[in-house]
Amino acid sequence: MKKSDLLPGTLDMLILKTLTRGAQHGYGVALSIKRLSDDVLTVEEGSLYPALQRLLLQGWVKAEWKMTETNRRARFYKLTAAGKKQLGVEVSQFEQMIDAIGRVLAEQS
Amino acid sequence: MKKSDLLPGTLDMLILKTLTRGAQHGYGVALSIKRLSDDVLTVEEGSLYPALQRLLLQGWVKAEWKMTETNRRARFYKLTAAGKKQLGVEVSQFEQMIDAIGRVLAEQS
DNA sequence: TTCCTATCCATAGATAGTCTATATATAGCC
DNA sequence: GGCTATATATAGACTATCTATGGATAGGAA
Repeated sequence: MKKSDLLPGTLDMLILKTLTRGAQHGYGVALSIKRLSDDVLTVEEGSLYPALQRLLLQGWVKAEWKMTETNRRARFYKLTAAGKKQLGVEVSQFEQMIDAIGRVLAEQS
Repeated sequence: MKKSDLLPGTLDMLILKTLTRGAQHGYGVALSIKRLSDDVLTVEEGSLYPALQRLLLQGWVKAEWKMTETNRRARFYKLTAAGKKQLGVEVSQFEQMIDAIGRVLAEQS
């Protein structure tokens, strides 16, 4: 009965999108998504870090250890050219699906 | 790399919605979703029947064996009052999520 | 008559993507 | 010194999907 904190299958897209505004560390990405969505979408650590590993593995992001403004070590993720392209693909597929679902839901009962 | 035929987490909602137009058998539900979505959404048998079992178990649909117009035995699923209510809940949660994702995607990069 | 296709139900097993829970570490504040 | 927020990461469970089957039958084609 438990509902997911986000719509499955959309996390990679949300992360990639967040990174278009510049490199960020994982924790920052999670905060950004939470804030931009007005607290509707929450990314748990157990979802976030595996997702970042996936993105690294596909070459859609690059990672680099740096210090944050708060003087902590953190791993900053940066969107690659391939990642930018992938984001476009995912967004357009997502929109196509949403439109299709909208058509089904719009039917008169 | 393989993309899902539908957005995970939306199947139950789509089935319930389809049944608001009257009782249907599983195969008919799958065809309806495919047709209404202009072939964008495809429900595989391996997703459909487990989903119908779930819905039965929750009491959101009832099942009854009948004959189709094509003279075959088929199991017709009918939305219950609880199912109708559940559909409302799922649709509103879904729309909330879509809006939230939209806000994230709308951000200037 | 026989074969083929579309219609119909259903399950097993693999896979993917979440979540929960936990572990570790540190900066800065009280 | 302890607490909170910041930060990374993994193990294990769980859910929901897909792939791949298997079986049955009606009706039309060959």
